Amino acid sequence: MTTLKGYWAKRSRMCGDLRREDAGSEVVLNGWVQRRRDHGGVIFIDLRDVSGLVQVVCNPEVSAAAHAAAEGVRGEYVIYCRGTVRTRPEEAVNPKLPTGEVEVIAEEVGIISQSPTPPFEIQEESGVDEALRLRYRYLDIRRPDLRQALILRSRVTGEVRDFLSSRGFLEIETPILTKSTPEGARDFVVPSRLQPGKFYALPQSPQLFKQLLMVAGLDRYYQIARCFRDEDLRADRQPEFTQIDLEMSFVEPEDVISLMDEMFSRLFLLFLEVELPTPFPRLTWREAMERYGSDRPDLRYGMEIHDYTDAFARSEFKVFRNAVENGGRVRGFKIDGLVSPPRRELDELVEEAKRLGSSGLVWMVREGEGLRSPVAKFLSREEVEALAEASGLREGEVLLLAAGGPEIGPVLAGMREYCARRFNLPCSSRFAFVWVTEFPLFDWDEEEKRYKSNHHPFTAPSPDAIDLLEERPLEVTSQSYDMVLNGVELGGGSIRIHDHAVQERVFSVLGLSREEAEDKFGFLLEALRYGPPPHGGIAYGLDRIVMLMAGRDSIRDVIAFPKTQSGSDPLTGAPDAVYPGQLRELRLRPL
RNA sequence: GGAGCCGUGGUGUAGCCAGGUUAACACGCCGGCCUGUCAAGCCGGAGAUCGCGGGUUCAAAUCCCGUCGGUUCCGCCA
Repeated sequence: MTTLKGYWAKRSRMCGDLRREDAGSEVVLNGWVQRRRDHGGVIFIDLRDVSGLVQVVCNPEVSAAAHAAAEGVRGEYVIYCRGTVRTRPEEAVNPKLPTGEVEVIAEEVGIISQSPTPPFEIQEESGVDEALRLRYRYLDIRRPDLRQALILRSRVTGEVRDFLSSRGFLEIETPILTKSTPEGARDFVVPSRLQPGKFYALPQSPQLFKQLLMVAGLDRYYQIARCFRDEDLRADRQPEFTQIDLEMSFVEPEDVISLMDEMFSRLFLLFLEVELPTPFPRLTWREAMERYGSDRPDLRYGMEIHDYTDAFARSEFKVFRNAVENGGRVRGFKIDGLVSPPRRELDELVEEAKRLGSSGLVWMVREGEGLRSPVAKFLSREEVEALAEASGLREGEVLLLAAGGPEIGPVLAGMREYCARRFNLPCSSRFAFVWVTEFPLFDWDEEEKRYKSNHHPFTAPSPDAIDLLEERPLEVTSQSYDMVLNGVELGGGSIRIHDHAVQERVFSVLGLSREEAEDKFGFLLEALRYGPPPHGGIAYGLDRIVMLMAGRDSIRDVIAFPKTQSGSDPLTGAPDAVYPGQLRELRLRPL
C-alpha cells in the first residue's frame, strides 16, 4: 500500500491504555519510537506517547508493507500504526509493562516525522549531564520520570484548584509588573519605556495584593502564582517559582491550619495513596528550637535534643563547666537506631560538627555501667550515672553533646540531619508533617543594628504579647505558622494586622517613620483604613511540594524549563544581551 | 562574596594521584545475519587533538596557574 506524502492516520487509542480487554479491537496509534528490535523477520517497535508504552509487532506474513515501513523506522521517529490488539502468547507476556499482556499486530505503519539520533538516550535512568538535558529539555521530558513528575504537578494543582474553589475561594490574578517593595529578597526589575528611568519589579509574592483583595471583600482568594526573587540558587530554589497562595477573611490561625491539614491529607491520599493522620502535629517555634534546634525540624527521626546542663554544673570537664559558668548550656541527643559504631565514625561526627561551625562535639557510648568517651576520664561516677539516667542511653548507644549558647541549636540540628543520612537511620514514617507556630515577630539584625520582621511587617502579634511590643520586642510572638515536611519548609503564613494602631506600633519598632512606611507601602496602609476584615493566609512552594511527592531532590526535576545555578536557561540562551536599539528606547546605558 | 566536587567519542565512565606505545570499556549509532524480542542476540565498522587558554617538561588527558560551564553547600532567600 502506498501512502500519500503527508498522510497519517489519526489515533483511536493511547498507547499506554491498552489492556487485555482490548484484545481483538482494531486500533490506530500515534507515537514516538522508543526502540526497534529487528529480528530479521519480525520487527518489534516499542511505541510511546504521554500515556505510556506498548509493543507493536510488524510481521511480514501479516503485512509486508507494514514490515517494510518498520525497517525504515528509527528511534524517536513519530509514526502511526493501524493494527489489531492481541493478547500476547503466555511466554511472551512482559510483566514490567502495564500494557505487557497485549501487543498490537501492525497492518499498516507510516512515518509521520523523522528525528536525528538524539543527543542522549531517552530512557528511565538518566546519568546524563543536566546542562545537556536542559538544552534539549523537550527530549528530556520524554523520559518517564520527568514526564510523570509534570503529570503529578498538573494533577496536584488541579486538585488544589478544585479543593479551594469548593471551599469558597476565588482564583484571582495579580500583577506581574508591580512595585518594588523594601525588605525581603532582591527584586527582579523591569525598565519602563513609557516612563524612562522608572522600573517595575516582579512580585516576590502576591502578599500585598491578596491583602487588598480581602479589604475588597472577596472573602477568600487563592492563586497559583509565579513569584520572582533575585537571590542565589539552590537545589530547592529557582529565581522564578510557583506559590499556592491563599488568603481568608474573618479567620484565626486555627482556621487556616485545619483547612490545610485537610487539603494536604487529600493530596497525599489521592496521588500517593498515603493516609496522613490529622490534625498534623504542631510545635511552637520555641519548642521546635528547644527540641530540634531548628524551625523546620525533620520529624521522621527521633533524636530529640535534651538539656544536660545540670549534669555538668560542677564537672571536672572544664570545657563544659566553663560554658555553663558563662551562661551557656550543654545540650545533645541520642542517635536513635545506631549501636556501637566504630571509632572512625564517631570521629567523623566531630569533624562534621566542626564543619557546621561548632567549636567541638563530645560523643559518649554506653558500655556496661560506664561510658566510653574522649572525656570519660573527666567525669565522676555520679556524673556518668546522672547522664546515663537522664539520656536513657542503652548498651552501645551514642549520645552527642555540645556546649555553648543558642548557636549550638543549629549545630545539633545539622547533626541530626547528618546522622540520619550518614547512618541511613530508619524513618518513623515516609512523610512527617509538622506545623511550627508562634514565630518571634522580630529578629535583631546585627549588621544594621535594628529589628526586622521575621515574617513580614503585616504579621499580627499574638494577642497576649502585644503589650511587650515596645518594651521587649524580641519576646513578642506572632500569629504565624509554617508547614514543614521532612525538614523542608513547604509554606508559611500568618494572620495579618487589621488594626491601624497596632500596625503603626510595629512600624515604629522596625524603625520605620510614618513617612517611610507611607512611601514604601502607603497604598496598603491606606487600604487598611477602609474597613479591613481580620484576615490571614498562607503561601506554599508548589515546586517543593511536588518535589517531595515525586521523591526528587531538586525542584528542577519538577519544573518543565528550569534554570541553572547561574540563572541561565541552556535551551533558550536566556539571559542574553539585547539590541542597542532596545536599550535606547528604554533610556538605558550599560555602566 | 566564600568553600567543595565534576568536565575524556553522541551518552555514561576508566585512565590523572606516581607524565612516556595506536586514550580503554559499556551504551548508543551505521552495516550484515537472524521470526518472539522487550536492556534482543551474534559478526563487522565509524566515531574523542581529553571544556578553553597559558605554563613546566625532551614529552601533558595526567603536574601548575588562570578561565568558562555544571553542581552541592555557607552567606543570601521578610
